[in-house]
Amino acid sequence: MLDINLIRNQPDVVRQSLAARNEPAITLDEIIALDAQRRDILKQSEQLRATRNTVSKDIGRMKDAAERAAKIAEMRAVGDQIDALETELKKIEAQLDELTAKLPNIPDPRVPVGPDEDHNVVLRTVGEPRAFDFEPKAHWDLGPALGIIDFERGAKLAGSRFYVLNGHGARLQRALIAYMLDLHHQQGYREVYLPFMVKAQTLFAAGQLPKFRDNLYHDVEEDFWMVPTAEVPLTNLHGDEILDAAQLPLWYCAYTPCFRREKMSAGKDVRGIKRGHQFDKVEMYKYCLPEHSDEEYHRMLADAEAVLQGLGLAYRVKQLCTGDLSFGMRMTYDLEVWAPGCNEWLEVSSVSNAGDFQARRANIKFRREKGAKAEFVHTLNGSGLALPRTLIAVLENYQQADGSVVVPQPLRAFVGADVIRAQ
RNA sequence: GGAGAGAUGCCGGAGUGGUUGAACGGGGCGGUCUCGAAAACCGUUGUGGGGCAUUCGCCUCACCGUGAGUUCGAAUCUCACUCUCUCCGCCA
Repeated sequence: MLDINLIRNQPDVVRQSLAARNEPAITLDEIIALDAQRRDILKQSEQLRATRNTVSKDIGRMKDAAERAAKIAEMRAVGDQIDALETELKKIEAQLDELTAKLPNIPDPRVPVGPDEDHNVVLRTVGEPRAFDFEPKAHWDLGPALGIIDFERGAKLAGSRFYVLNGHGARLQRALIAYMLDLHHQQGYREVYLPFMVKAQTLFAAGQLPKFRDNLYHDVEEDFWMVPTAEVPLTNLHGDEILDAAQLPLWYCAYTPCFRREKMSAGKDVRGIKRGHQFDKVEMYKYCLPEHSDEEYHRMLADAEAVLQGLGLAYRVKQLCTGDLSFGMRMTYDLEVWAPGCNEWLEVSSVSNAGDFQARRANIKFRREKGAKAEFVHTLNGSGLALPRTLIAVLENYQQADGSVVVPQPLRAFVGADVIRAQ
């Protein structure tokens, strides 16, 4: 959510942001007009209320019955006027909320301007993609051959975009989750276990609703929504709270499954385990002071990179341009890991700074000292990392000519094997 | 799933239609006292919106779980919902 004062006082800043984000369809004129109307009506209705409050108190003290009856009749009329204004006000506020809820966050000035993902900028590549002396296989061949990924049975159970991980495949994924959580714990993040289903308000506060409604699974009977990322419950963990400045920053990490309908990606990436309706992810999340958010943000990026470095995987850091930036974020770095079998860079992490955008929606504030005015915190989130794609990278990068897969050193204790062979 | 009880400010807890934004106690903060501290005493202590001033600030409206309603006037009455607790049932 943007500050209405920003829209009111510096509409050009917002207009520039919309242009940079390639959102020419959204305009501010209606919002600005509604905002003016709202304040006008509010003023009228408050004046009437003030009158009614004073007179009502007088009525309570009145002895003269005739005078009393006259005042009551008078105030009844005032009450009717207030009701009429209130009805009008609610209508306007509903329209205003609907429109402002659709305004995306303002990009950080350092974000390169560009209309779409083709204008993202690769900042650096870390590590050398492994050179193979044989033709590396894609995981969709490697996995079934090893008996660790079962696409047929996944489809039998749940349909397309589902799969079963078997034996060492399941163990390898669990090893990755445990390794990531342990690493983040060492880095200083507090691990939390979260609800995987949440209320609509929780999704709204994280910026998923109303915009991404079509990408979410929803239980109509109980009105539960399946989380598309742990970022959603993590954002609301401190929703409607005023924190002490001394408590900040708060660093959290969590493992959750993520559920996505992938309506927007119909027909895309159907092969393999790259894009499923259900996938696992370890997420990092921070609440911090506004003046520290940039520093905390880059530290989080380093923490996500450490996961890939620990696994010995080559990756690159990409900065998203304004047009590819997601709705609620000011700045985003993607981490992409090299997958030699698929022959592409796979996005395994998105590290973003939301500024105070999510904090406004979720109403998360802090106070610098006793009696000081409450201010909005900044929130940061980053995957650390998305599981199926990291699993792909491990399988494809650590494969050997005979089709077996060497287990990276830090995962061996969890997997209980040094090499995964056909089972 | 059934029966009952409850939801008030940082916390505990009063308040059943009018001068209550809210008694009282605790905690916090400021002060007096003190070499310092404790005790005692005094003061203070919510959020959001709008307007004026834009330098301390001032005025006003709303908020006592949430949403509707009754009323000149609601924390207080009515209805619905949510959550918490207790007991019973069921269950991994």
